[in-house]
Amino acid sequence: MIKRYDIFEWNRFLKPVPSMNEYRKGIMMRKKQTEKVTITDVAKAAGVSKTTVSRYLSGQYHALSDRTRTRIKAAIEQLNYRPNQLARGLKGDRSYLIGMIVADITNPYSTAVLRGAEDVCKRKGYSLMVCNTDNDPAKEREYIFTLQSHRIDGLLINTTGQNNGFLRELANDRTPVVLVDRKMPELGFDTIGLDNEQATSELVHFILNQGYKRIAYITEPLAGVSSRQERAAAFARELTRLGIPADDLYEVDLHSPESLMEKLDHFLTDTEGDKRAIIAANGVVMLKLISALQLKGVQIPGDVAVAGFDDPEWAPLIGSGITTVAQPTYQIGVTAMERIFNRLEGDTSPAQNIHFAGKLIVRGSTPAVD
Amino acid sequence: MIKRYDIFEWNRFLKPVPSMNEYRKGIMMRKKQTEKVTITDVAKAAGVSKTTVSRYLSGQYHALSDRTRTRIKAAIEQLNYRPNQLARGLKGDRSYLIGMIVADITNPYSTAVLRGAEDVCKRKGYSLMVCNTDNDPAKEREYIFTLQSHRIDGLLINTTGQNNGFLRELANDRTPVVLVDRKMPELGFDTIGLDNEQATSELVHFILNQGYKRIAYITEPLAGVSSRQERAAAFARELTRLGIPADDLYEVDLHSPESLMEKLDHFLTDTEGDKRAIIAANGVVMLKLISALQLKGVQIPGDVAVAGFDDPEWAPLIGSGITTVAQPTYQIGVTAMERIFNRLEGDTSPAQNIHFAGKLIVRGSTPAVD
DNA sequence: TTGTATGCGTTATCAA
DNA sequence: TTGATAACGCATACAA
Repeated sequence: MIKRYDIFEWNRFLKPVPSMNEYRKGIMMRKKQTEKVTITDVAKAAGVSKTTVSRYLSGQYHALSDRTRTRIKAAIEQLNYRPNQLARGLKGDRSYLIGMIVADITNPYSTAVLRGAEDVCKRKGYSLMVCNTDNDPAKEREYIFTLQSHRIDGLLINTTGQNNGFLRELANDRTPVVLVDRKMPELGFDTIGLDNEQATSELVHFILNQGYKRIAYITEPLAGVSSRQERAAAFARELTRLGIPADDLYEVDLHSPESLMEKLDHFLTDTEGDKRAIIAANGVVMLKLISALQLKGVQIPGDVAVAGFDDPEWAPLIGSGITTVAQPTYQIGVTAMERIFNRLEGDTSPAQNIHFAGKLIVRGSTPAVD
Repeated sequence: MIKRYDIFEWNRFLKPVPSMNEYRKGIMMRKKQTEKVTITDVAKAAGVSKTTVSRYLSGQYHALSDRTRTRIKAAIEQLNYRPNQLARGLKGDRSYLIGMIVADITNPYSTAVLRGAEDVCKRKGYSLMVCNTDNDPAKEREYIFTLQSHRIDGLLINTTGQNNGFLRELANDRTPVVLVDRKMPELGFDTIGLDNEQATSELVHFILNQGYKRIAYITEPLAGVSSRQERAAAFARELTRLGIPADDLYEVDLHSPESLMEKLDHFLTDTEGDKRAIIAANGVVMLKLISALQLKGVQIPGDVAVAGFDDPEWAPLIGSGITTVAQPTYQIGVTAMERIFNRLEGDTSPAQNIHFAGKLIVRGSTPAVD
């Protein structure tokens, strides 16, 4: 069942009609433009029919004489012809466009994935439409609409999890959807991300082995985001298994700095004098955490050890380096996009859930203590 | 005159024809898809003509009775209709797509600009096609082609400067082009970026005032990139003006780490015992620089002061913070995109060259020395 | 190996 | 206030 949104004006997603004045100007400008060259012009110049040119364009060389082929090629170059993807798409029901919806484009994780995804697209002759939602379900919804309007052939999404109805509708249509980092089992989509279970266990074990007795885990709100939940759960499980209470799991809202400060104060006073460590659930949290600790004058690792997920480029530079679990972000982007093309090429196998192993990178922020 | 590329196969930029096998599968899959709903379906459901629905879609409410309007709205929602932008674009010669070509999407500068650009696009009902060139002119060229094929309505580009012919052709057609960070006066395009002159002077002055006697400037290769050239020139000019030889301007290739190490060794031994500072020409160079200094065991600011451009999120966290000149990156993205829409709406004034002032942010890496 | 004719979904023109 | 129809540029079925 698709949720309805009453306040919904459909043309919010369409270009508004320009004022009459602008409109006229627009027309005038457009008249001035160099005559658009179409397949007909090429056909004329090459002395063949449109059909023949079309065959050339789609690489059906086996059906073309060498002479025709060279003449068409020459005509195309001479006229500076560019096939109109709008027309091709309309006719063939393919836009050669892939949508990518990310929660936060300024997060290095997202750009690294984007880079991998883009490389695959390029190889396949597709292009990426990139949308940034700021984790806002309303924005996400609007972007899904827009992308649908553009008839994207596939969608890579780092979803807020609040628009499952719309995503399902997309998929019903024809469009492969791949979830990045965040699972939604009920949607039955392919999913790509870190093996949070393994990565977290490994990190927690390492820290315990280094001799730390109290570990805090700081994460953004868990609600609705599977990767956060998986990491937090693995953290709690590992501690519990070893008989250590997993009390120090803190959810913080990064938009209100006090939130972090509060939790931090609590943990630091509570563990005064203990061998203690803090794990940040991702690169952004880690940045805020280190910033907060510096503000307080807390020494890393003297007063508290620190480790985190993602391996931002600056991790080696802070103090004697921050211990992290790195994700193969580029590879995640590549694999996600490959899933899309597999689906596009007819793969109808059940949804895959692809996990990549994280890699523990030990640096100075988590020295052994006795 | 447009340069020709002989090895040029046009369908490199088109989706290759799938094998016959894949093709059949594709067809079969497509048949399975939920019947696409078109404007005709909506018209039928609402009991009006396509024309009337089209009027509704483009917001020409003044030409619609209230009754018709509500019926159409209901039909659209009920059928889950999405206007086909491919068809709209083909008909109206507008794709509602803006291209954005960046040299390096993993550079935080690029994503910040992207974010600004995207916000404006969204407001206007446009979407962004994002392309990453890795500073490779060939890739850039291919992307320009692809974007042209998709009939983008505008282009934001951080150009390699090697494809001026192609860019000019784009502009000849009809498409507003705005250059970000890198100028190409001969192209006559609108240009947005930092006021490199002011920003650099301010930084250099500050460092000299702090008492440093020798200043090195480390930049990526200057050739063809105006922003690098402007900063380097301002650096040299400021020193010269004060009677200090500007010998220590180093161009390094970030792809070969030895390149940086070498220059660094040279400068550090040459200035042994002096009050000295190093300026990094952008955020990426700064990262590599700090990394190299740490590797050498050189203390910041004990052995050498450090400052740089861009203000990456990690700048406050390294040691007692790195002094930088921040750029209003988000604002740059917004302004660039606004230029595009102004042009689209008929502005035919001469090309504008918009400079934003940089903001010096003083931190611990450049303490006063006597 | 090549060409003719039709239609993809939409908007614009013209008429009512 | 509404509708019939043509056209946008291309790919395909079918014919030759």
